Amino acid sequence: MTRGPIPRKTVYRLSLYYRVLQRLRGNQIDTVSSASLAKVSGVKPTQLRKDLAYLGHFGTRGLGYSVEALCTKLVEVMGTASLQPVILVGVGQLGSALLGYDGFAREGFEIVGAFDMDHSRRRMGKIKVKTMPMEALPGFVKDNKIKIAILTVPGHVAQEVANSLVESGIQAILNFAPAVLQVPENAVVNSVNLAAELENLSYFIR
Amino acid sequence: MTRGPIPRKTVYRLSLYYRVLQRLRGNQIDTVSSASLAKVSGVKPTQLRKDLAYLGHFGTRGLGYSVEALCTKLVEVMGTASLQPVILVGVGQLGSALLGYDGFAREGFEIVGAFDMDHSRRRMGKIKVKTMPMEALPGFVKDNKIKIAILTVPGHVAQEVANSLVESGIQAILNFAPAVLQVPENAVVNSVNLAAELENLSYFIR
DNA sequence: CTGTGTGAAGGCTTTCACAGCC
DNA sequence: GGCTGTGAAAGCCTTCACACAG
Repeated sequence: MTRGPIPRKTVYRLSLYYRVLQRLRGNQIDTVSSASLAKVSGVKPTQLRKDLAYLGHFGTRGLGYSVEALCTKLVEVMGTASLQPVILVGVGQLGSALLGYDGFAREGFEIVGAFDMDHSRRRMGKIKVKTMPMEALPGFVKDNKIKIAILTVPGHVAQEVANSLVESGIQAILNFAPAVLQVPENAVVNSVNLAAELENLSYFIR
Repeated sequence: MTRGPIPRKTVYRLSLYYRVLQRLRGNQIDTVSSASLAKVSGVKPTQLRKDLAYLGHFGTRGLGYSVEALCTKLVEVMGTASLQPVILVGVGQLGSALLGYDGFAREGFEIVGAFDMDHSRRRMGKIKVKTMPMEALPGFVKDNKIKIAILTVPGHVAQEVANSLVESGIQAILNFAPAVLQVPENAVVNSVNLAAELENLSYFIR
């Protein structure tokens, strides 16, 4: 059996499986085969089994996987068990958009604070998240033990802001700025570049 | 030289290089080496050269690449030369957020129409994009020859909506719904799952 | 006989090493 | 000498084939 660090791509798929499993659990289904779980997840059955094998021996041969047991294990491994508090930095167009988005909360991530340099952006109408000045960030991160930040600042200041985030104790950054961030070993960055995604698509249409 | 279809990952990086090159061009820099361009793009020089080699022989040995020539070629290959019209389907939290986001326009993609089933969502305050009922979609797509759609509907209707999009003539979908979309060969899907990105990060922080 | 677990094979990307051109 | 272009090597991920458990 293959133990050791789970590959990044596998981790992505694990959260995918988890989402599907939750639906199954809601429907009182308590056993699922790799074939059917793979189908709704959009992957090959063998790949699913390989992925799940990273978690240990969870399947029953001739039967399938216990939905309940798998869910429990996935929560444990993925660390979603505890509601992760998150901060958002950069309350511009996209930033305030994401503040209003409830999809994060549905998956167990609560945006507990928002920060922006620009004073005029701090009072957001109906948004219940407090928008604070940047100077308050380090203290807030330390006091609330925040580990994850969503970065929605303009590209030309992204690196600079990322540096201060890491310095303040942030360990993971979900970056929406169109910039390549350099961070030390002890921090992780996932970048989402919306315009690049569209550009990519436009290449594949003839 | 390696010709033939450019790998998906390479295409992603090409748009990245393009963005960097535009900055350089703005600064009147007309020649750049693979080493320096790679550094600011966050990739290895060899990889950059391999990527650019897909475009043909563009570098001058001992000197580097012509910023101008590369930009021109990239625009040609990536198909960003012509402003691509895009529609957005699903004007909920995230959807209306993206309508207000100006990052797409900056990269040459204009959201020319928005669609939603729910009547109450159709009048968006300051947004200048018309929000139309779903029934108007097929006609709109055909009349305006739209090829790309941004999908921001709830997960449980995503597949259904995607089907009708493809049927209407949409060739590429940027999917934000937490669902795995099945589309025919003649269509492409890029999925962005914001919650999954956070989940992924939370795994990598100890 | 059904369906998992897994070593081995295959395919795709990245990196290396160096030949070739300015 | 500097820097690109590229075959070969390495690494990573996916798929196959099949042993094995229930």
